[in-house]
Formats: sequence, C-alpha cells, structure tokens
Amino acid sequence: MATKTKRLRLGARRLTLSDVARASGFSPSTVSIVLNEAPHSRFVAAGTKLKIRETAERLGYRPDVFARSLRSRKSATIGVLVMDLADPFCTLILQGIEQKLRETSYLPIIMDAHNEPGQVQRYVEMMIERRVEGVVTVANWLMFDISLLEDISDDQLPTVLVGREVETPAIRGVMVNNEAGGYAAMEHLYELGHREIAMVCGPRRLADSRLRWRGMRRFAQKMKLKLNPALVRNLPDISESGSSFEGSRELTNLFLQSGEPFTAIVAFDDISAYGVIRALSENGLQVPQDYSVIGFDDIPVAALSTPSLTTIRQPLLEMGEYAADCILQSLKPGEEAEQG
Amino acid sequence: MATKTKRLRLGARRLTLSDVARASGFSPSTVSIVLNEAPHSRFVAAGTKLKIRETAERLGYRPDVFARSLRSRKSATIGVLVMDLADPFCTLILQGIEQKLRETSYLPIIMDAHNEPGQVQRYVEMMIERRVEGVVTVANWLMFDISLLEDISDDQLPTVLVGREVETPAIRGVMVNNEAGGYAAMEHLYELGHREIAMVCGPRRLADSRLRWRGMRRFAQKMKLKLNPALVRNLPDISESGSSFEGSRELTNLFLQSGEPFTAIVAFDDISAYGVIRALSENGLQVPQDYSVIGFDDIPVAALSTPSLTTIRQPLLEMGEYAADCILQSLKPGEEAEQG
DNA sequence: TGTCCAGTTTAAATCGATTGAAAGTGGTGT
DNA sequence: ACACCACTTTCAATCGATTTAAACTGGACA
Repeated sequence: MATKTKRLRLGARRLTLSDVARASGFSPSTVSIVLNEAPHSRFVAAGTKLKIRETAERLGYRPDVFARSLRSRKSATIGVLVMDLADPFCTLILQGIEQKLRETSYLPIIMDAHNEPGQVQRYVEMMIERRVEGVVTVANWLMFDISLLEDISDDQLPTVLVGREVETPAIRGVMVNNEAGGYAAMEHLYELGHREIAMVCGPRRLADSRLRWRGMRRFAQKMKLKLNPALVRNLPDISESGSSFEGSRELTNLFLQSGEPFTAIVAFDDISAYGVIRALSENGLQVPQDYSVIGFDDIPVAALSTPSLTTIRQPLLEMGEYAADCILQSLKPGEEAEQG
Repeated sequence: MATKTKRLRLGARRLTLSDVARASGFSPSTVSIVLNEAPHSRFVAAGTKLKIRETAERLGYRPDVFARSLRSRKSATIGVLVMDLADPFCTLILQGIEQKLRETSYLPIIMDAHNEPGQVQRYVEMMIERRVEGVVTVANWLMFDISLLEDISDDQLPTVLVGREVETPAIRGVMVNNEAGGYAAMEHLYELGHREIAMVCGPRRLADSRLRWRGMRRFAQKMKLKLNPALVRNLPDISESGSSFEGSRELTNLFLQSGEPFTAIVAFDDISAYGVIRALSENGLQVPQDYSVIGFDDIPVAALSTPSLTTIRQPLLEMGEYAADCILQSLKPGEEAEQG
C-alpha cells in the first residue's frame, strides 16, 4: 500500500522512459518499443523484453499521457456528448458506455450540453481539440439537429448516436426497436381488457415517436381495434419548457374534457406517463384502479414510485455498451480503415 | 459557418504556433508570450501584440492541448469523481460543477465509480496521471471511506468533497446544513398537526444522518414533543443492496407491525421516502390521506411523481457550483499557494 | 566615439515520449 | 578473408508548445 501510494505522489519527479532505460540497461527506444508492443518488438530478444518489463514494473513506470499523445497523435479517449446529464434516460446509457470502455485503455470524456444546443458546438470543438478518437452522442428526445455530428463523421471520426432514431445513413445509430415497443405497449393494454385507448405520442418530428405510433397502429389493425382520432395527440415539437411532463399533463386534460370514452393511456415515455398520472389524479382519478397507464424507457425511478410505473423497457445500459462497442470496433482494424 | 466548420477538419494539418509566427512576422516565442499573456508580455510592444492577436484570430489558431500540457505541466482540467452517475442526487451536483467550470478554461473530467470502491482507486490514479489540477468528489451516502482523498489532498492537489458531511479537517467539504434540515422536517410535520412521528434515519455511521437526527431532536425538545424510541430506526450501514428503498420499506413495515401509534414519517432521503410510501401502500394506506411522509434532497423526480413528494430541498446545483468555486479559488493566487 | 541602458524580440533548451532509418553484432557461404 | 545475412539494438528527428537567458536596437550620456 505504501509503495502504491508513493507512485502517486506528485512531489517526486515523475519517472520517465529514460529512467527505465537506464535502470534496465537498454535505450529509450527499445524500452518504448517493448512496453508498447509496437510492431517492431517482433525483433526484440525475448530476454530483453523480460528484463525491460520487469524493470518497468518494479519502478512503477507510467508513461506520460501528454508526451505520448503529442507524439503519437492518439489520445486514447472517446468523447461522450450527453444532451442532459440530469435526464435519467441518459445516465444509464452513460454507465453502459463507461462499463464497456473500462475494459479497454480508452477513457470516456463526458461533456454535458445541459440541453443547450449552443453548448453542443462548443463541446464538439473541445473534443476535436483534445483529439478524441471517437464520439458517442447520447441524445434524449430534446436533441437538437444532428448536422454537427455529420460534420464530425465526415472528418473520419467514428461516431455513434445512441438513444434516438437517426434519419441519416451517415451516422450509426443505436436504439431500441421502437416499432416493436409501440406494438408491445398496445398488446399489454389489450390483454388487460382495454379497448378504448388514448395516446400521448411524442413530437411529430421525432422519428422514434412515429415508429412507436406505427407499431401501435399495426397492433390495432391486427386486432380490428378502432383507434379514436380524438384520443391521439402529439406532444409539441421540441418544447422550450424542456419537459414532456407538462405537455402530457395538458393533453390528458384535453382527453378528459373531450368526453370521449377511454380506459387506458399510452404515454410517449416515462416522464410523460407521470404527467398523465398527475392529470388523472388532479381529476380525482386513480391509477391503476380507474385507468391504466403505460410508459416507455424504464428509467430507474419507475420501479420506485408508488404505484410503480408500468413501462416498456429500453435496455439502456446495454445500449450504452453496444454503442461503445461500435466505436471500439471502428478503432480496431487499423486506424485508416474508415478513411476510404 | 463554413469557415467555422473548416477549423475543425482533421484532414488539414493542424495549425501550429510556428504558422502564426511566420504569418505575423514574429518568432514563436513572442507569439506564445503574447497569446498566453505571460508575465513577460509586459515588455512586448503594443503594436506587436495587436498584430499577433489579429493573425492568430484570422487563421483560427488553437494551441495544441497536449504540447501545451507537456511543457507547462498544467492540464487545465479538474477531475470530478462521482460515486454513481445514475443517482439523481449526484447528477444535479455535477451539472452545477459543469456550469461553473464552463465560464473558465478548465474542463471537468468526469469519472463514475459506479458504486464500486475498487474503481475509486483506479480512477484517482488516472486523474493524477492526467495531471488534473483539482479534484471534486461527489459522494452519495454509499460513499466508501475517504482515506484515498486524504492522500490526494496531501499531494497538494486541491480537493473538495460535496454532498456528504466530512469528518476530517484535511478535506474541504460542501454540504447543506443537515442539522437545520432535520429541524425543518420536524417543524413542517408539526405544523401539519402531527405529534407522533416515526423516523427512518440514515446509516448510523453517516455523519449526515446523525446531524439530521440531532436537528429533529432539537425541535422535539423545544416543543416538548416526546419521540417514541420504537419509532426511530436506522437504515443498515452501507448496505450491499445499494438502495435505501428496500431498507426503509422494511423499517416502515416494522413500524406498522409494532402497533405503536404514529401519523407521519420522516425519511432519510427521497429514495427512502419512496420506500416508505411503497410500504404504506402495500398495507392499504395512502399518502397524504392516511400518513404524511417527508423526504430529503429534492431530486428531480420528486416533483413529478404523484402525489408529489414533500421533501427538504438540498440546493444541489448550487452546491456543485460552490464546490467548483472552491477549487478555482485554490487555483488562483499563484499555484504554490497551498504548498506550504 | 564608446558605453550603458531601457525597451523589445528571439534563440535554444526543454517537456517525455514515438518511430523510421541506420548501425552494431556474429555467423555462413564461398 | 570478404561479402552478406539475420537478428537486435540504438540514433536522432519529431510532435507543438513554454520559458530562460541572451541578443538586438537606438538613443542618452560621458
């Protein structure tokens, strides 16, 4: 423990490659080649390798990150741009990414746009400045336009967008099967016996929303279920309010006021499901006694609130892992792979 | 826009200090001195400064982060260690930190320990390796022992712990007035007319918990309120289960089974408040009709769940900002300030 | 005329690594 | 004895900045 801590001390002058070279009796070049397992190390005698590795280990040598990056033009970092760190939808994805990268020598550099599109530009610049080798963008439904990401992608930086349906083929996307999710939501309510179902859909411009809606219609058609158009509404496009809570609360009130009959509501996501529940409650109606409500995402608190929220699960952690994996794959083969 | 984007292109060889020097007709030294406003720049002619700045601006010069850090031994980064990114308690604090640092040239490097103490060691090493100039640790109540942080602090790295009461004077802490919080919670319930109040306190070893408890007792004494010892329980110490939800749910069940009379419950934090509500609900009891419950923290969802959770607010965002500010202050005066 | 100084600017070393080209071995074949 | 080869190791340039000490330029003064 004592020695372990000692390595961290800032006071002591850093241990450099030359120190290891001197101690092991070889030149800095050889040491570098061995420790990096550079291609050239094929030519280094086995005994030499052993001795060098042993010495490095014994002295507790850690290469200087900055010197290395300067020379090699590689940062060993992956930029992670998240639209809103406080959004529980995003944090689980982040943890997935972190978990995956932890096994590698890549460090995620997390930047939080704080829901302000202006910050996105700034942070993307910072990422490039810091020579990230790949970019994962974690988008919630408030995501700005993604043209910036296309720019990055053009620059031969591997890029993945996770959490939101992408509409351009230039960028890889990681998302759940939204169509199937919509289908499943309807199926669940149908099996509970509901036949008159209201829907709080996402913003019209959001592809995710359209796909979920398509899934719902598909189920309805299959079951010869007629959907009442008066009970289908979209949340407003990228609202400034920032929250789908208020939006869905208002829509629910509209549904109730319309006098149209219904017994269940499908919400676009978990937060809007909470909005629905709030609106119902304010009208003296209870969930699940009077109405059934179903959300989408399965954010962590969904299971903790009472009654616990019924929701279509998105495997957020796994999505994060998968996104990170995509980047790692792009980085593997030979770094010029995607230049073509 | 086009030119702005152009600056980002990776393809084009980076623009270096020498390029600016050549274009402006001065030497790299002078350019460096001017652009950094180094002490020596007092001696540079005003016209020269102007010309250099103009040229740098025109060409869109951005210094290379790695070269700069290598030479100057400064990284312009602040390490942010968070115990659990998925904990809503932590994320708001993080945003506060980010918000504050955004105004400066420091970049937060966020590392998520994922609730695993083992990772803490690893990440602290990474931070030092990356030469962070300060460390902010965002602790939730599951925080491991903080001896590691003391090590850092010994190494003359400014260190702040936010979100949890610290017991050692070696480390600066940023936290809410827990004692006053406990007092306020009791006061609130008292004013609602409650006289028999149960408490789900935090783990006994946690200083925060003790202080809140002290605040509650103080109010009780002042009001000559007798607290029933059978209705005061602590959550288990740093449980492996990881969640205070289950713990407080069980304690609430114990309270109910004990047959002791009570009409309100103070919970240690918001998550445990949800545990209380769940337990009550499972016994056919409703909040707020049958029982009053109060939490602590004011995590974002507290306002969204129905009924919305009554809670003692911690100004998480502001705490984050303040913590970042502490670090910035330590960094200002002259970097040797805290060496003494 | 030569010296000195204040006011500016720059040369050159340095930070700590990576890397392509070159050099040093010793053994073979002729 | 010479050239040649395979096998190892090292030289020296380089990445792009910062920083110390030194150099340059005119004018003032003796």
